[in-house]
Amino acid sequence: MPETEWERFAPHLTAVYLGLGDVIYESGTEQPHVYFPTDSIVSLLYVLEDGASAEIAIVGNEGLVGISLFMGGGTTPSRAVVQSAGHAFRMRAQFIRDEFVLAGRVQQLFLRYTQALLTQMGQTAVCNRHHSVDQQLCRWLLMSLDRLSSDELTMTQELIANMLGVRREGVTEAAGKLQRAGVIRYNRGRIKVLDRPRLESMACECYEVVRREFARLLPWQNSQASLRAKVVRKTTRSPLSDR
Amino acid sequence: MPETEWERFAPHLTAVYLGLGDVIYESGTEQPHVYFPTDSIVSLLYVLEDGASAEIAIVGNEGLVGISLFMGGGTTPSRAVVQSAGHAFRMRAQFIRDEFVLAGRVQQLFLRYTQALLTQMGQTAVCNRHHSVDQQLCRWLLMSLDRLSSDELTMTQELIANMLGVRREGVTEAAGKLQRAGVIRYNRGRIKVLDRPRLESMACECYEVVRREFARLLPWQNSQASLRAKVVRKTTRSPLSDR
DNA sequence: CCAACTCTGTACGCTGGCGTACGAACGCTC
DNA sequence: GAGCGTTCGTACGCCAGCGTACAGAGTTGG
Repeated sequence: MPETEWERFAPHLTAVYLGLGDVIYESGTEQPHVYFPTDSIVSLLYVLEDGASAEIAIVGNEGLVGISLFMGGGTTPSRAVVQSAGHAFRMRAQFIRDEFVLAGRVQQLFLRYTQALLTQMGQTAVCNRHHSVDQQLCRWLLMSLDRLSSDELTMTQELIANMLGVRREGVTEAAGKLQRAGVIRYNRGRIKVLDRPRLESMACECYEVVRREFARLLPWQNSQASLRAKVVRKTTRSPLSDR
Repeated sequence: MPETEWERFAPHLTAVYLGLGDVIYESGTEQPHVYFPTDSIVSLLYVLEDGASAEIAIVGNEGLVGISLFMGGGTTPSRAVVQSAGHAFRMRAQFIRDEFVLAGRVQQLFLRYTQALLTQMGQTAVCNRHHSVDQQLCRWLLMSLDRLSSDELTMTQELIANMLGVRREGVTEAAGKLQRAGVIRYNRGRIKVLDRPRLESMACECYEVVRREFARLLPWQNSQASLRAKVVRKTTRSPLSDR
């Protein structure tokens, strides 16, 4: 993000802590803030009438939660849930809206991210249709890891099943295969990836398609992520505000 | 669309004919035009490496094809194919980009549509995960009909199968059930809906969710559609330009 | 008018994932 | 260190949808 733009934005950011399972947006309700995860992950998931659910997108430090607030819709039919606890910055939606009135580079950034998100959703749809639970678990793990920039994540199989929209037992089996193959180590909600190249080769093409598209649309990601990380280090020492 | 905006736009629109199966955008290639279907339907579909494919969104007279041209990405990993032959207006992408530089009401319209499209994609993902071919066929028929404002459409089961990402035989069976129930009549690529309320009741919730969201985000749709229809009537008499 | 082609219907075995049920292992609390 | 709740592993019957194959019905073209 350009230095000058950043200076205008930074003062309006507030650091908040997002706990596992926290609901950031409920389906159909308008929220006053837009969130920029730093070391947290937020899942956009849709909940069916019968309670079944499926994740339609993942948002980490590459993006933001609350597109509808500046896209003009105000709300979405989906719910945003914290998938991995951590920190985020938030900003009053009104500030973003004002930014949109004066079109500029920030807006361009947001729109590009939106397209990346669009790609992710579309690919999720394709993946749900054509690929096995095994492949989807690999894809999901990789996407989550990318957003944590780590080789470990905390997540019960039950939750993963909710995200993928499959049975918990299905995840157990798929994870068991990966474990026996020495690709991951699973232990009561703690997953450690031992052989990432192998994991990538076992995932379906969907992961790579989305990854490449994000890289293309958001090429500043690396510096951006490290920038956010720097700010985090400064702010998380101070008492964390409410969420 | 506001009268004043429309006057600025109208001169830049060119009427074109879109033939069944025409590829408007190929995955990864940048196109010089944005398309506004009038009585045609365009499917956004993703083609897997093994050739299998699935539709991730439908675009008719409620929207436009070529979001990436103004979102900033330029290209998408998906392909746009004409699902139902008909007419459309097109506009040079550069004109749209210039519009985006001066933020305004037109931009707001586009962004709103984008959010609606986002919803459609997400819902497609959910539907692929949780609902039966029977239900999905109903949803698909309804969405297509809405975009044609007709009770009949021309589409072989083979093509529908491609769109839904299922086997042709699966569509045959599902359509057979609907036919025996007296909901539709199917005859060599010509589908006529006899009992729409029934069809709606047999579809999954996904149809209604997307419909409502489009209605909420694009409330001017009705007048907009009829406006386009009026222009179509004027222009289609004249020799149609190339596509 | 016949041939070739397209579209639709039906059948059959197979498998991935579902629903359900139960037990074992782990970790936290008192 | 005993008990309890959470998490994970496994097993079994079931079914939707897949892959494959083939046949009838309609359409088009020579």
